[in-house]
Amino acid sequence: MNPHPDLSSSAARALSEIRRRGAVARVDLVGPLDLSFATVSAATTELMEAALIEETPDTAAPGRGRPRTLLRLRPDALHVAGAKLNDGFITVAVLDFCGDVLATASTDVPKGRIATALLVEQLDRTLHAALRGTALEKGDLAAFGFGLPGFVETESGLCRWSPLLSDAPVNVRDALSARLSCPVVIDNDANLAALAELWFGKGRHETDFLVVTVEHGVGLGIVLDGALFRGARGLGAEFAHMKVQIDGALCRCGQRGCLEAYVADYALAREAGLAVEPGDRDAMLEALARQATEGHEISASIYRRAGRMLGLGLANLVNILDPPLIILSGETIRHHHLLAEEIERTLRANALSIDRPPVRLSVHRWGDQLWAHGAGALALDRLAMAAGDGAEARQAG
Amino acid sequence: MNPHPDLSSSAARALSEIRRRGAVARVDLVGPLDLSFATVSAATTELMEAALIEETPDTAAPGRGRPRTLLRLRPDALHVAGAKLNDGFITVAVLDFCGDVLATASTDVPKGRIATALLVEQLDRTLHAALRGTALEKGDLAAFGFGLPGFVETESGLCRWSPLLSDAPVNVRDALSARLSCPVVIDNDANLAALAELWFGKGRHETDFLVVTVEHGVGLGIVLDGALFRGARGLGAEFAHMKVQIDGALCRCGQRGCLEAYVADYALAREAGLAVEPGDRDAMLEALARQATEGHEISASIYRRAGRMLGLGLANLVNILDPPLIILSGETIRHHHLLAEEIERTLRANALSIDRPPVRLSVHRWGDQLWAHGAGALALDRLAMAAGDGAEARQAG
DNA sequence: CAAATTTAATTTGACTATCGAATTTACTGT
DNA sequence: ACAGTAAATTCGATAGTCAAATTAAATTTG
Repeated sequence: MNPHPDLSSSAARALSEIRRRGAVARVDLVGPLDLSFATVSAATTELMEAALIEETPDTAAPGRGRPRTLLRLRPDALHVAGAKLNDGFITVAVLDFCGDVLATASTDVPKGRIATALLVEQLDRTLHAALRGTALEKGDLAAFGFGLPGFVETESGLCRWSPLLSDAPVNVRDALSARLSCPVVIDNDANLAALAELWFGKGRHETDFLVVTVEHGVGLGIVLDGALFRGARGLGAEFAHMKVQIDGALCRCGQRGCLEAYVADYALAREAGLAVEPGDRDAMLEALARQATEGHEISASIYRRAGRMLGLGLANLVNILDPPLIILSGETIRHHHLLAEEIERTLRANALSIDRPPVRLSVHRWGDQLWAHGAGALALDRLAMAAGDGAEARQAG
Repeated sequence: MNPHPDLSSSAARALSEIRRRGAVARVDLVGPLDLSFATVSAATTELMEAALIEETPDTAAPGRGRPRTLLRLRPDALHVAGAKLNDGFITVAVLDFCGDVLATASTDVPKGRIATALLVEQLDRTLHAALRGTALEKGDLAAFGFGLPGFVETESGLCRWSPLLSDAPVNVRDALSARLSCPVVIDNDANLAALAELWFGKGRHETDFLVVTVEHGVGLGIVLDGALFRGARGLGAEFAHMKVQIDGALCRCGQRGCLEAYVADYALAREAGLAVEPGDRDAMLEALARQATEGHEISASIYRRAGRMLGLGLANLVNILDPPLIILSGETIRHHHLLAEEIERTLRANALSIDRPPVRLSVHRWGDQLWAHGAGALALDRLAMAAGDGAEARQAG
């Protein structure tokens, strides 16, 4: 039943290099993996025998000598699913081994905090719905990745706190794993976004970058040396509560001056009352966005301040972590270019760059289903790591 | 001439574990290194043959069975020296393999920025002075570690900028290496402090912590997973320029609101004019410190604000990196408990701690010569890494 | 006090991952 | 056809590792 019959560590590394590059000849793996040709040959043979990759002829104009045969992932080598919990709904995606989305499904859940039991119930249901669009059954899934906002310990599977769960701390991974009867990985939703960028997005050819998501809250995923960085004690970076103003605006965490208290939906809504007609929160936010886009000065200034605070927070991150690239994504970013502009301006003004190229800033607009895509990446990532660890464990034992 | 005849990677790991633990039996290395007894035996034999360690009988009350023989470092296995550049003087220390200081020496240099040529000249001279107190000659040194404030790239040996160098960017390492004819490692001075804590200080039994130094400026060293973290692009963390106040006080870097602009000597001096009798800068700072200690409210408030800003910066670090321990050290910390108290208060108020033990804060008072001690640790660290790399390179080549 | 017991450390034999060098394979160009 | 060239595999050697057997040095027990 084990989808990855234990791979040797070089085979695992070769696999992830093939994934990153799409289609690549064996020769071209020698350099990046820093292995001898002999070892690359052994590793790729292992991957072929495990039916994880397949050969494909080189389409490039042939030169002299034996033409290279390219290697690529076999899409149907295995399948995973991923999901993300949002405020009010759940999105599920089913992915093949290449990371292509085969099907998605979405289900509404009550807004605000829900119980883990209900979450598990609804996730199972939504997964079934998604699977109906494919030739797969639940038993065909090699792993399931799940992302949610809050403080999540991937290692233990524990969610210590989430704005969308009523009964945290709770071991969401074990609860899900029991229901779906397949391996489950959970993570903070910003980490999903980072992983999605690393595996399939703009971070594909990078080893160090930050992903900042702006939606109901602010999220940060840190990729260092080609892997997610989860902090010294396994909890993700709590960027949302970086202090950008001493004794500043009140945050829902109870502290003052948190970045989130200037940038999150609820923070914008707090100020929107002075700029738009009163109404319910969502309507006011929508009006605020519309007015800002149309050039209404007060509305625009609300977004500008949010962007300014976010830019300042990013500058602080740049000064500490020194990443060459920052990727901005999420719903709010998508709608409001004003925000992005102000972020960039403030970042440039406040980040040090000494005698070297300044940090690149890249805005990646993407929608909800792609969060689930990221959750799939999380599942694939865990499989890859398991394969690597398996080899090490075998060698060590 | 190579002091560490290439060690296998397990031997290198065993060596650093022996260093950390002081004296340890072979059995007790099995667990921490996660190796079989057979491999530990082979590794320690290798270290014995390289004359890096020696046996010593166990002094503990004997139990049943064969008594364990302890292993410890041989102090005279090799020697290193380290130095730190301060504003106005240079300190050098000569260390044995255990990290014990055999001799130190100090030389005055002109205050402010000096040329690299002069630095090298004076370092060589000071090193000779220190060596006169020992039975060693320059040729007996296996490596030389050097720390200075500023933006330093350890990998390339380049100092991109320093408040104490007039001709940066300049490759200080190569310049020093040519003069001393032994391998040289250079690093940011805060990283030295972190390394000294990791090898010999309060971080000895920790794998993740921050070291914050407060002197003329503010420095930060980050230890993650038992090794110095130098940022994605090899430059240290620029904590001094974290923004703690948007559009805040003017910093000597030209930006506004930098932590340093509230905490560094020059920042305190800027405010001191309103609290003490006018005079030259050092005299004013001394008067300020004295008055604050004696309870003079205005003077105390200047330190309190500095501590508050520093605490806020630390809280931001904690939220991003989630370290279990922060070590505060440096001159200013030593003199002003007011600062330390305010740091702790603000840190506690602004760092998130979710359902887990809060970060520990530890104040480590130490003087100038111990910076040089850290520089020695840097040299030892590089030797250890070189030994490990040597083994890997040999295996890979 | 000799034999049994206990714990520490080494040796042995086997296995795996790796490498460099030699070889095989599959093309192009003349 | 056949030399030339580049890609990929095979081969023999080596280093690092482990489990199991063995040796070593002490204490406890009869």
